Amino acid sequence: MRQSIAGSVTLSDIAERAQVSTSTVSRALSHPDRVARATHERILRIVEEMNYQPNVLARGLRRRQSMIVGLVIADILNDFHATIAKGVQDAAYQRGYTVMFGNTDEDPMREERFLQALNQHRFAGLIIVPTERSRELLARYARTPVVEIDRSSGREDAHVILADNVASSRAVVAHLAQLGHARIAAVTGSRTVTTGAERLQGYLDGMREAGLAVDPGWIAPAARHDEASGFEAMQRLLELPAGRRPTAVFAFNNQVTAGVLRSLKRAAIQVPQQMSLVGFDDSRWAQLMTPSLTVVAQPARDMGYLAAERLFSLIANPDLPGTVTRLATRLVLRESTAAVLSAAGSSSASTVG
Amino acid sequence: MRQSIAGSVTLSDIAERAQVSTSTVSRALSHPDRVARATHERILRIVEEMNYQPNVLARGLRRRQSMIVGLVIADILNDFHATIAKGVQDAAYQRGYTVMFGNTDEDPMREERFLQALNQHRFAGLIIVPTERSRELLARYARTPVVEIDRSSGREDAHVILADNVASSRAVVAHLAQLGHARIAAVTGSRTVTTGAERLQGYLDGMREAGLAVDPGWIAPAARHDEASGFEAMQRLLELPAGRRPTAVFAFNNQVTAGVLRSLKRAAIQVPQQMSLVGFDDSRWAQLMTPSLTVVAQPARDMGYLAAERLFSLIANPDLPGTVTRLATRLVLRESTAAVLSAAGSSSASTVG
DNA sequence: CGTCTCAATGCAATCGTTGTCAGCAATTGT
DNA sequence: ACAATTGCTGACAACGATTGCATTGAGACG
Repeated sequence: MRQSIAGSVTLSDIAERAQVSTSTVSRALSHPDRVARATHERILRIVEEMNYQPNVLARGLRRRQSMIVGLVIADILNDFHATIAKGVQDAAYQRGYTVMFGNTDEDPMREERFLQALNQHRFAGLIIVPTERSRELLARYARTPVVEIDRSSGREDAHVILADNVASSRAVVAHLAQLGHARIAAVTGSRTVTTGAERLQGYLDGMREAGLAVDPGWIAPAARHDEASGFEAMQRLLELPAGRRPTAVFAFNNQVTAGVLRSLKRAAIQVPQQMSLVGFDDSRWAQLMTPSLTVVAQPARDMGYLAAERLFSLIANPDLPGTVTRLATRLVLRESTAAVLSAAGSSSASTVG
Repeated sequence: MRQSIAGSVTLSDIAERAQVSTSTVSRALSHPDRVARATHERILRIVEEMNYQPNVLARGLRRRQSMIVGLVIADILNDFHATIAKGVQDAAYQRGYTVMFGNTDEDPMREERFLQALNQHRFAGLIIVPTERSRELLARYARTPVVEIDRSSGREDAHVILADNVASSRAVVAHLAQLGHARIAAVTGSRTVTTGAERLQGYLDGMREAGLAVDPGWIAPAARHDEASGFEAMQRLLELPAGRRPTAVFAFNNQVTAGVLRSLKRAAIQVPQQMSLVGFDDSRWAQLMTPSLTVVAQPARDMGYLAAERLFSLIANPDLPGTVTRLATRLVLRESTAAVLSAAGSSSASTVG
């Protein structure tokens, strides 16, 4: 049997073949219980035979809503974001939704234009890794279901899927402290995003719990979430006088970790012998590096999947009260962390301080 | 001024405010030259004021075509594919098109379902990294513009954007030969995809040009395009008797390179001292590894951008004859390749062979 | 001055689907 | 046997934009 040419078969073609009205065909497909069993089966058979594919444009127009959900992330080249995207797509796929990705590169203009495009498609809902601008942007789509992921925009009654950042950071510090490190630095991300603030909080909590004092110089903020900022931040740490120089570094996200690595590589500092390193976000390459990286692994795919599931509940029932879900992370121990060198070695230069 | 609620303003709202018919408003927006200048300006002002956003569902329904282009790739987690996606999206963004990504994981079922979803959206065109199944699948959408990228499906009169794989491989072999390597192995991808075949051809050409004999055992096919296959292939190479064991390996894509690395790491073989390594596809982490990787860098973003541009020409003029565009690659020399050890070192164990 | 042309605009049909309403036949209750 | 109910179905009017055709009025020209 010849496959029909793409997209040419319509409801009324089916209706004609089945000797019923288009209404009945439509019902047979969307409300099977409102159609006689025999009719239903006959129609389904013909639909199959003619390879009918509903025109979602017409459907969306009529229903005033499409089966499209938007996903706004900063950078699809970032493993963490890409994995979230996969999780979202897997969930959407099962429910028959289509995902539209928007790569904003942290640029509010692009974010705005993408939201407009989505709006033109009468999208059903949105999953977003919010930036500072997002809150204001989202206000325009107040009636649309939104799930935030990774960070929180601070919108009231929002639905948010987060990693347990505080606990993660505490675990990292505990691990390093146990290895004998006392001078532990943090290369933080932007403090204005909740993720950065929480991770910093966890770091401070962890230090306190380990009974370690925090030198303000050890907190090196990376201006942006990119490799260059990480590089600069680590450079600043390396300029500290020997007695204050950290023996371990905790980098708050994968981009920044890359920058830190480059800085260490350039300064010919051996990891972990001269400097222990812990990163946020796992990835294929973190395992393959030499040394392989000790990292906090976030359940990115699950976060994406959960966010999508939450979004679908929200689409079905828009009045659900806001929720915040926190997922546990896993500290994956690899080769980039090791016991601190003997106190002699590290204190020999501390006469400077 | 209050922003209107998302999506509620329609053509007739504008028409009413401007004291004209909806036809005129529509024309003012899509065919400005068919409307009096004064009317045009007045309408545009009102459109602006009321924040009108066209309903693309209605438009698509009427025009029987949407402003959506599909992009089918195997794995968004693969840097090469993700970069292509970015290029495509950048080009689409400028033209007002929306991109729908399909992650197939090389699964024909997923590919088929994604094409169906696109079809239901009356997509305007498709960019695809074809698999073996694609040719057959695409036959159903004969009237739809398609651009193939990275590989060729073998469809007649197809539009294809490729990297110059043969030349790339030859350059790799020449580089290794110049470093004194004679036993150069190739961890190939699937030979049934054109990319794999071409890279293999380039390897063979390169060896011939360098005056080097090829031991069939040096050609280690990776069953699939994934890390595990690369690992296994490298394991097989390492089992070769010392006299036949390669001193350099050329891995045909980035996934496979990862597997090769893992295998080498497990066998505690030093790169590049004991084994030189060249990979295909550059990425952020290839630069940060220790040693950093010598690779063939494909212009992935440009490939995506070009593919999209080609697609738009094709949408405007579907009868353009097929074209094949080949882009040059760049061999990026880094730390993973080095001169071969002295003949003594490598032949000392060759008594076994 | 009458007719012809042409630019500008309006009218109305249409794209394919959905949902409301009403109608019809068969079944049930009395 | 008749009314009430129930189960299916069809007719029809949207949804919002586009577009071929008809209409209008102003200016050109004989």
